[in-house]
Amino acid sequence: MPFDLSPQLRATPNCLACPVQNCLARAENIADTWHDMVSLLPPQMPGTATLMIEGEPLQALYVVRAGCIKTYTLDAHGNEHVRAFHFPGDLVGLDSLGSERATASATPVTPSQVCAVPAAQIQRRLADDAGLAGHLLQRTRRELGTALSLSGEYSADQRVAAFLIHVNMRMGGGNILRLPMTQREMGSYLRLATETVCRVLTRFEKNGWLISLNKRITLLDSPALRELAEPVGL
Amino acid sequence: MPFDLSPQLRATPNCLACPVQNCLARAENIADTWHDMVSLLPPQMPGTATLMIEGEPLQALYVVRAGCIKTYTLDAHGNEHVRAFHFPGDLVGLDSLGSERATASATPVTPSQVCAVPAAQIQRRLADDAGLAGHLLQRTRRELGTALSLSGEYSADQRVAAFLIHVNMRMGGGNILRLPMTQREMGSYLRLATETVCRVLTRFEKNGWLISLNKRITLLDSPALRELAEPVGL
DNA sequence: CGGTTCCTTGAGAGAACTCAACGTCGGTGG
DNA sequence: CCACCGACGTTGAGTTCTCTCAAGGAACCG
Repeated sequence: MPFDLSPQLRATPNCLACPVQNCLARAENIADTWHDMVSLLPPQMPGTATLMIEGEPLQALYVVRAGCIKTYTLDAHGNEHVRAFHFPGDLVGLDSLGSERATASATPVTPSQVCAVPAAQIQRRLADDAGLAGHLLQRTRRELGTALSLSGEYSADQRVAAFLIHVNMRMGGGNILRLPMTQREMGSYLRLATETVCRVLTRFEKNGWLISLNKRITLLDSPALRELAEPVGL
Repeated sequence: MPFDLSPQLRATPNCLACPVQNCLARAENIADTWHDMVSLLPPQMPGTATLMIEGEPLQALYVVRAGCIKTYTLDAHGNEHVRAFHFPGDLVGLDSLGSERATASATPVTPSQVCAVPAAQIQRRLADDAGLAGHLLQRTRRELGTALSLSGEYSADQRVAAFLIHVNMRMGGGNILRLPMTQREMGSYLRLATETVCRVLTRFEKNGWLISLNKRITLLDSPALRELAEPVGL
């Protein structure tokens, strides 16, 4: 794996070598002055992996540099509900920005790197920097769009197809797709039982549209998936 | 009805007499210089009622001054899917802001008044006005929050309860609630068949939680509804 | 008053869920 | 290196919630 696996390693971001396009930090000249780069492992390594916790004060926003971060909430029964997956270039914590406290928790689903931008600094600059505010507005708008898309009423097949197409696009777009998240997480995000996710994937496989092995999806007929997914948008 | 019913009547906004709190236009000194006030009837009056059309160039944002505006999209079969209801003080068109074209259509569900703020002016000022950008960011964030809340996996009863509580709050909060929208629109928004919405309401009525007559809801036990709605958030 | 559109209620169908059992994978430690 | 373990993935059977289809009644508008 191309990631530095040591937990909670802090380093200068080295933005010049960063693979991320359209990075908030670089675009808004936050680079090298405001933020730290952090490498993260999925939870099971004690404690270190949580970027923010629902209800706790918001420490920072995070630009994903590598890997995949999920945001989620816990319901009254302690069940996890995934709100979003964030890929390189995405900003984690936008929906918490104005509030004192985070409205969701965030944690990596694969080994990841993020750049942490202190929330206090963002808030301070928001007051008199139109560029930064406009930039954040753009991204929030886009998140709103995908949230609205996904909140529509679609079949399990449509949801899964749309998800695969979308993740594939976000991860390079080849014919082989390595899903960073488990089927449980995928189902939580799409509001489907894990069994349903699994059944849909086997159905797709029987249709000859893909091959699903572990978390490796080989796309055989992405046009078919794309057509199925089309109404969802995402 | 307390509204001026003449369609497409344009007038000076007269912001000083406006009942709307936290108005974008007043807060950002757009008042009286940039925008027009428009009175609207629900569609059936030819043409005049549509504020924006999905896919068409975005002319303006609208601050709701009175009444209720819905935004919606049409799927491939021409079915309407309600994305949001906007009440006095709300801003219509936020999710379309950065794009050239509107991502949803908007139309009143009851006789309404809106203040139109030309999109071009907004875009222009966004580039160098931190206050305006921050303001819009705040509102977009909030919309994102409710969209994420509603996109969770909830029962029909939970959805309807949450909706009633929310609308009641937005419309004054008394024990008598006059719903501006039809059950069809409500169902479209909550992703429920109209028959389901109806059945839920009769169920609530049998529980003694409310009385539903036409579009007038009399709340008898809002704590019960609130408890049911609690997981949804909205 | 006619004609819509909306609301209401019933019966049946279907998509997705739950429950349960089993197979598989990957990491850990003997 | 292999055995073990927990989490993940797979598959089946039965259930449930919501939808669809259908029909009648109520409200609203011209």
